[in-house]
Amino acid sequence: MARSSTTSDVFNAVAEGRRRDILDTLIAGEKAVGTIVTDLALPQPQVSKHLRVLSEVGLVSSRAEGRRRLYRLEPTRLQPFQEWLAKYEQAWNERFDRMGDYLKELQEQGEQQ
Amino acid sequence: MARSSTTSDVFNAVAEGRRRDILDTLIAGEKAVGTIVTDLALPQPQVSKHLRVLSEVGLVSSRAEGRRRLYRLEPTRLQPFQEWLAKYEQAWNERFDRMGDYLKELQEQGEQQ
DNA sequence: TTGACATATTCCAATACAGGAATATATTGC
DNA sequence: GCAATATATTCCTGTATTGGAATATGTCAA
Repeated sequence: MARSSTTSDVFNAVAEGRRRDILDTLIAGEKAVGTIVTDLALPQPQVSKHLRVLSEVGLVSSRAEGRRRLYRLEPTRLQPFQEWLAKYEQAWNERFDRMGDYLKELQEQGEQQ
Repeated sequence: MARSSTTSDVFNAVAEGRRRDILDTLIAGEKAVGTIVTDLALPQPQVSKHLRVLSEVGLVSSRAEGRRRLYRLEPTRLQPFQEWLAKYEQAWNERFDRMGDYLKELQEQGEQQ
């Protein structure tokens, strides 16, 4: 069995570098597919396929404007990431706290001598 | 061509649910492989293989203690995530700002009537 | 309607991955 | 050295996924 479907998982959707590139370029604002294609210098079908995956996990939304299709970032869907990372910030901070304690110990030892 | 190697990319390493489970269980602190195996009820070889991937991207480190091997979280390696997400917080906030502006507009219109 | 433009989908091939089972590599105690 | 414990690696299989090329769908303009 391989990795679980990319369609249902925000983490998998973002794991692909090209998809992150697409999301990154959408930070600037709504863009048509063709604009993304030229900005990132990728083949159009690839961009459409990546947009499909991103769309299925809700990281982007689209609206039609004539024959163009404008895609927009949906940053609220990054919340699973935020939440997941938040759990680690604590461990991260404790790490620095311990380092601080250690430095303080060293300092106190130095003062005693 | 398939997905780019999971070994070299923190995003790919974390895309796998089981690996996130392992990281999660290591928040509590250093653990031996066997402890992870019983805690998560996973086959030992799978745990070892996932730990290898996590180790190769630096998300965990290990030290030998007798015949056991203790794995520890390296939360600083989550920095690429933090940084990547930070770019989107701006877009996120602007979104809420616009929503705030819109609500304010509605409110002002209501006051005029 | 026909042609041009914009985007999406389908088909194909190559590859990488997760999971399972079996096995290999320490390390300890007798 | 030998058994037992702890962990890592290898081999295998099924499957998901990406990229490429070709094609389909949709939309506008003349």
